[in-house]
Amino acid sequence: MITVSIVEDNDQFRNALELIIKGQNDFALAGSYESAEKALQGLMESPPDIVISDISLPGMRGTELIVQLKDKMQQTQFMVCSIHDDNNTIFEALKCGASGYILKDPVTAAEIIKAIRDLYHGGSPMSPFIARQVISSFQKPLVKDENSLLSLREKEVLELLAKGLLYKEIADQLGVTHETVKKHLKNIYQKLHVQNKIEALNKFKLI
Amino acid sequence: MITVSIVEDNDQFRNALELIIKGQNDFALAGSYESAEKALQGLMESPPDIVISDISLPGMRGTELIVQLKDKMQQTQFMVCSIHDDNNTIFEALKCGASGYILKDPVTAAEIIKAIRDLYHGGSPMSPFIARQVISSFQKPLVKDENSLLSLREKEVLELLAKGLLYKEIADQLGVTHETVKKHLKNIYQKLHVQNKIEALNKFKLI
DNA sequence: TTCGCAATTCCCCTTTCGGGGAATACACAA
DNA sequence: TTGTGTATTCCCCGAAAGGGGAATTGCGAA
Repeated sequence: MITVSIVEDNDQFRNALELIIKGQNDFALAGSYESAEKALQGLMESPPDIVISDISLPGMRGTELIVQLKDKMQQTQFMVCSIHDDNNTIFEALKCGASGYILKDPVTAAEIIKAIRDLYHGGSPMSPFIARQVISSFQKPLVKDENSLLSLREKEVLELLAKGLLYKEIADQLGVTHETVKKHLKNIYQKLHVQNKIEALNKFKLI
Repeated sequence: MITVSIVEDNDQFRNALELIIKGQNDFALAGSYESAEKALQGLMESPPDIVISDISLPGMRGTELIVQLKDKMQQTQFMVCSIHDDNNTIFEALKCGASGYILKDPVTAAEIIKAIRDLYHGGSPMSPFIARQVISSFQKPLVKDENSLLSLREKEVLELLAKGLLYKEIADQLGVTHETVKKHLKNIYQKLHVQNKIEALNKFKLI
């Protein structure tokens, strides 16, 4: 039996979710709340296996709810169901501890049911578009801009810099003097329009 | 019509994949190779929509193949099909440009077919376990170690440091003097056993 | 071949960092 | 109450980093 709770302010969608849960023999509706505040107390009393939560709620956001409950309810898994498909919202949810993220817009009852089962069995259900955004975040976006902008040697220097090495340590590894490393960094900063190591690494998506 | 090519050294598995592709009316087998080297030339001549590639191949690895072809074949999408479920292999594949990652071990023909369709329509098919690993990588693993180790104020300082700000800029944002910021950093370095900003940020997995 | 560029080394200088210690205030716990 | 820990400010000092310029070598392109 998989126990599921719902946090969703839209009455229609919440009711629809309830019906979907109730429609499965091996699912049990543990609770249903229209705000994070109400969910906060209800969920703690009887932690379900799965919490399906909206993000944009009146008052406390769904992500904040997850953050507050995550460490107190180790066995409960959180899945976001939202209309937002922008990267900020997606990664905010994931960083806050969501183990799944499905988009409301094109979602069917069957997908909800499969997502719950996936989650319960250690998967991380995501809408196809969400999955692509997540995967894309690993690809380095330096296809031709900074990639061809920096020379091979300069990229080597950046890689070592990302490890936290000092100039002279980088110099030793490359077999040059620390002055050379410094010069490379000077050029890198000019090319990337930055002033220090951390900005450069941020720009180049290393670290 | 979705054109698919296969790179797989295991004869049985490659043959099985071929049969799966050929079994769908809207799929077309564009090519089938038992090594990355052979695929390299074949794929360039007629880029398919989808390439399903193993990672561990005799000679060149599948990830290296993807890296070499990725920017030359913008319209082609790469999906990894591997037995490896360790994080190193997973994230190596994603960083190299794979848009999907499914595990061989428990995989069915239906899942392969769905994965190809998902990929073609802008999704990123992943085996449930892979999806969970990917999602987990966003969760901060600092549950109690560094998390309770550093005070709230120290974490604030680190967050701002991660943006590449100078001590005095951090000080302005926090409404304190740069000496205070410096002191916080000194304590942070002691606690994390590091010597400089980049090492601290690496340790704390910010940026 | 000549030019440009990448890579290299060196000089100058100022600012920023990192590490040592010391002190105050304040909250929270033993 | 007395300590303990956090947050805050200040001192000194040396190392590291950043920015300016100048120079040499070598390699590949015009």
